[in-house]
Parts: sequence; structure tokens; C-alpha cells
Amino acid sequence: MLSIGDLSRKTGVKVPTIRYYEQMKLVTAPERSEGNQRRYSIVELERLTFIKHARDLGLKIDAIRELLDLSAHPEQPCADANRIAEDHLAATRDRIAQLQRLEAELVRITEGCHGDSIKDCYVIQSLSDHALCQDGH
Amino acid sequence: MLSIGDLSRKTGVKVPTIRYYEQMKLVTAPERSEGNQRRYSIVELERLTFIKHARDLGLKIDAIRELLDLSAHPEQPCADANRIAEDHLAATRDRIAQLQRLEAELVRITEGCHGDSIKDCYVIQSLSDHALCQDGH
DNA sequence: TTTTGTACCTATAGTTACTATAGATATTAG
DNA sequence: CTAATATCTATAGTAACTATAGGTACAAAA
Ligand SMILES: [Zn+2]
Ligand SMILES: [Zn+2]
Ligand SMILES: [Zn+2]
Ligand SMILES: [Zn+2]
Repeated sequence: MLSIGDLSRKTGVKVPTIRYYEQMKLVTAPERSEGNQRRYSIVELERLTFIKHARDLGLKIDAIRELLDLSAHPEQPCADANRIAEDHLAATRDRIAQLQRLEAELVRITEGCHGDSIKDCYVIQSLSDHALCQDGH
Repeated sequence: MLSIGDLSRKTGVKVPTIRYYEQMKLVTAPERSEGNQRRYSIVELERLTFIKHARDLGLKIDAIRELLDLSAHPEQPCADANRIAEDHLAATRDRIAQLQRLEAELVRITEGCHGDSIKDCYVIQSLSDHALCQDGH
């Protein structure tokens, strides 16, 4: 049996985060020691490893909950699991595209600044006036 | 004089957000009407326009506060303003790079799924096992 | 076996940047 | 003048944690 600290070290999920996941019912409340401390088994280690990996890939808690529910029914078709992953991929791509537009504006803005005084600074001017921008964020 | 609703329409910042910015001292408390409603002038319209644009470009409230402080001193050199913009550009690029790594993994994961049952689903398997991944997020 | 140091417990509040709600008051158009 | 809309304050909710306080459990050394 693993203490919450052991589980934390093995998964890379911080101790308070593990407790938070328990509150959010992402992980079920584990057994307790005589002194009321949490004791985990391999099942819970695997579940938390799954959660950690999904979070690292940027999936939201709700999506992870759905995926965990799905994986409890091994004989069911996996269309829903795939859809969740595809949706997240699409959202990730949208976010990248948006950040790239911002990047382009920020390049333009920083390159326009030649270290003058604030009143002549292109950074400040650009922030004051969106008309100077090339796209519509 | 503009009501808070007028200011909201002209800047695209929602009414509760304007009040929130006042609380956060990003904008100073404006004059009030006889009936205690906020009344704004052009100065405040310009300041909020600046804030909106900076937020749209992804700058954090603290960075915007610094930029506003700087722009109150027109004769000072603009090195700090440029540094804030450059830092934000660097952070934006880091975020893009990270999201692109996630994107690559998500492509691999979704393409590996061929619509079988959950127990054979590559989406579920990939989430369970980071060793299948190509990089280290 | 006792001490000591770390780990653990619960409950609560703080983080970021808002958004939503409720219940009361102000303003404006007809 | 009345009705509709806008505004007011205060408070709570959002996502996903993180930090803190005050107290208890556990494990290894003395
Ligand atoms: Zn400059
Ligand atoms: Zn712009
Ligand atoms: Zn599949
Ligand atoms: Zn991975």
C-alpha cells in the first residue's frame, strides 16, 4: 500500500492535487490506515497516472472524467473516446493559430520600438491604437 | 459624459469587467451622477481602450498596470515598456512551442485509433502509457 | 521506549480574470 | 407619470489548483 506521498512521487501529481482530485471525484476515496491516512493500491496508481498524462496533454478535468468512465466499459465501441481526443486536438490547433496571430503582432510591435522616450515608443502607441495592427485578434 | 454602458459599447469591455478593473485599480474610480452612477470622460475611454487592446494581445493585468504607469511618464526612456512586450512575446512563443508538441502527440494518438472497442482503443492506451509518446511534454 | 522529525489530516482561503446573481435604485422614453 | 431599461452594491461561482493553519500519525534514531 502506498501513502499519498508515495503516490505523489510515483505519478508526479502533488499531494494537495491528489486530495483535490478525490474531492472532484476523479479518483475514488481510498482505504485509510488505522490513523486515518490514505492508503493506495496499484489500481489507483494506474488511474492517477492516466489522469496525469491526460492533464499533461491539456485535457480538461471533465473530458478526463468522461474518458475514465468510458474505459470502465472495455467492450463498448471507442467512438466517444476518439471524439474527445479529436475535439481536444481541434481546440489545441485553434489556440495555436490564435497565439501565432498574437505572436506576429508582438513581433511587429517590439521591432517598431527603437528605445526612445515613452512618448515616442511604438510599444505604447501600438497598444493605444489597434488600427496599427495587421489582423483582428 | 459616458455611462458605464456607453463605455462598454465603445470599448467592447463588459460592464462587470469595467467595475472589476476599477476594483483592481487598473482604472481609477470615475465621477458619479447625482444618483451615484459612474460617469466617464474621454480620458477614461482611452485608458480602457489601451487595457482592452493589451488584454486582447494576451498581456496580464500586472504587465498592463506597469505599462500604464510607464505611459504616465512620457519623458522617461521606454526600455521597460519594450522589455515587457519582449517578455510577453517570449512567453507566447514558449506556449506555442508547447502546444505544438501536444498537437503532435494528439495527432499520433487520434490517428492510432481505428474505431475498435475501448479495450483495444489506442486513445485510451496512449493516455495510460506515456512511453508511447514521442516527446516529453 | 521515548523522542524527534517528517508526513499526513481537515478546513479554509487565495490565485487569475473575470462572470453571474439578487435585490435595490436611477434614468430615460413614451 | 409610468414602464422599461440601466445601474448600483455585495456576494458567489468559474477552472484547476496552491497555500496556510492548527492538529495528528508514523517511522527511525537514541
Ligand atoms: Zn519603445
Ligand atoms: Zn490590435
Ligand atoms: Zn479508439
Ligand atoms: Zn505522453
